[in-house]
Amino acid sequence: MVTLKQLAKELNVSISTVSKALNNSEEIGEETVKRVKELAELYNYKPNKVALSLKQNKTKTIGVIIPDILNHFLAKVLFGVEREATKYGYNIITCISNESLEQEKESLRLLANGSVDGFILCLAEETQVKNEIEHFKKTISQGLPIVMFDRVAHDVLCDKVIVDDFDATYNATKSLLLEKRKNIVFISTLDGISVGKLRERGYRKAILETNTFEPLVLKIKKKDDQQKKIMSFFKKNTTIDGVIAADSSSGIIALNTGVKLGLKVPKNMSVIAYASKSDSFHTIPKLTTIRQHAKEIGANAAQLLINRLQNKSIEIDVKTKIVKTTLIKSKSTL
Amino acid sequence: MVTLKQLAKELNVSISTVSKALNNSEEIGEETVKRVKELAELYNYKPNKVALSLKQNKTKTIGVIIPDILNHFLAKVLFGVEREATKYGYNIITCISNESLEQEKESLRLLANGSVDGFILCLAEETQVKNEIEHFKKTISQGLPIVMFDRVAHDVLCDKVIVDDFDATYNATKSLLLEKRKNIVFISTLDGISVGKLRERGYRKAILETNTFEPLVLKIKKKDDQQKKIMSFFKKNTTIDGVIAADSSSGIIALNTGVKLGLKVPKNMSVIAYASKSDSFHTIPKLTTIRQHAKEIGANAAQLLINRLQNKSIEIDVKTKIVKTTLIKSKSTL
DNA sequence: GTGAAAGCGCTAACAA
DNA sequence: TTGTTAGCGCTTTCAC
Repeated sequence: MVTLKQLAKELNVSISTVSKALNNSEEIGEETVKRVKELAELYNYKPNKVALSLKQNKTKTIGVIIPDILNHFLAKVLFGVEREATKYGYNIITCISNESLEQEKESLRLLANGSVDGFILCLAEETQVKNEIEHFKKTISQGLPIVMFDRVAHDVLCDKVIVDDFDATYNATKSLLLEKRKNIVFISTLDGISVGKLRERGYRKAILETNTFEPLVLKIKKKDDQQKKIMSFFKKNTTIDGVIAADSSSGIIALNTGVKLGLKVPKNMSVIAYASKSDSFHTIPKLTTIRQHAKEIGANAAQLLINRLQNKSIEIDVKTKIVKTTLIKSKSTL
Repeated sequence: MVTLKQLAKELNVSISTVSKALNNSEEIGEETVKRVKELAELYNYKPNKVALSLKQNKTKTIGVIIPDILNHFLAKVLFGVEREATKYGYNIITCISNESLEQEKESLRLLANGSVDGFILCLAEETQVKNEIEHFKKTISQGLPIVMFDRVAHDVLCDKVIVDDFDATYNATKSLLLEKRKNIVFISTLDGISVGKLRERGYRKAILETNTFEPLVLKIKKKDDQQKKIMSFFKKNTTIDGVIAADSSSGIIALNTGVKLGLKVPKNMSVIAYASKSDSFHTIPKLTTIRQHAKEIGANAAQLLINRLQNKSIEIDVKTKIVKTTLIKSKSTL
């Protein structure tokens, strides 16, 4: 990479003259500016990012820590963050915590050495289970702002972007009840994490309000064979006529299993799942989905962080933004 | 963040003494080392990454440019890269080209300012269609090594990690022929990119060798309704008894559509798709898949790059690593 | 209109 | 054993 020094030497001027010329300073003579710019162009000069970061004490880089990149929702949020950040000239350093508290701490620690100006993150499952938050507080007290999304720690004072999990699941369940469904099951693989609990509660509230049947919950562990679990559950519970799935995989498999067992969907059984558009194509009939607008969540998180980074005025108040889900009716419901 | 300067001041020693003490230099007295380390611990001192990067002229950061983070295969590769890079103390800056040549160029340009030590990338579709490679050559000539994976530009001299697409598809097709399938269709959404073409060729070769029926190819565009396309294709071609899908979505939808139309899978029709394990659960019966070992591809790419970065000896020879796919037989084939 | 010098945080050669 | 100095690439203040 060419440096100012090299340009200066070749042009027989000082480094500061070159710097000023390239930054369109008024001080420098027209002729000089022209000469400098031409040579810079020729050598494809670009200001060294690292030097700038050191000088200005900011990196224009955001650390993003997510529990699992293979989770479609989280990948989509990352996409939203990246796109929004790029707009404002920020880069993204991505770390994957693998749902592990230790890795989450380590990533935070490693990047809190001047590598990034702030963090956007989604809590690891283990972090939520153990309810550890000290590492977040420490990071923030070091002057690195954090924005949490989806799975957040309410006891940490920072900006947050969340989903209306409770309401959305409540409303989805209600909509099945309106279809006169009499035996709706809630299927979930998200037992450990906050959003999973919220979704279950939303479901339970809707069911309990009807006063006609008891909540019925099927929890599936990561290591289980999801297909077998759901199949044997359906065989045991033959009167199931509705499914609320907390994750896309459960929804897709539940629908396919119902069809396999001879149920007509949505005539005999309705299915609603938290899932994305592309997931909804993986069943016939197409899946009715609760969309979380992951890209928007990412974009919002990025905006909140960048705002905080660029606001010189010390804003003390933290914001929590709720990105509302949308129930997209398709062919798996009446 | 605390700096050496602040520690030095508080300890009444010079900056270099502090630096040496923290780096376990033999030069410094035991007592001093102890005092320094204690204070550093107390203040949670961490060497400023940016300053180190500037000093050592390397960032220990890798730029990763991928066309689409929502593509499960690419996300998984990114995961592999991240994990391997982390092992060696490297960070990952992720850029998403959105299959656009312009964005790919821009990302390369933006990071080639000292932000990263090298690149790992997968070509955007547009880049492959237009066959542009100048930006890669320029980057390499600036001293930034590139490792390409999956979709690569053969005319660029750099390390590469690829998949045995041609052979894998040829073999998969062969295996359906061994099942005495008489009318096998190749379904793909990957028309523009190199791997899509390779897969189609592998299929064609296997079919043409049999000399019993003509290759039959269904190409689906991004904007098409994949379900409708496949459904109407199946209705028109009622003798289809085998499917080779170049992508997971096509495979899943083809299988589900076959079942919907009353075909027994695998009795009346076999399906094989390029897909991951989790995809294979989205059909009943479970999908037979060609696994690409995406994580390994990522890990290999990271290794190749880090090797090159750390090898002081100017290695001129470039390597191309082929990560072989595996055909995982499941219930959608005989 | 141009240049010298300081400083961002750090390391390392050299001096004391 | 400890300190001084230079330098990584850049911006910016202050002299000329």
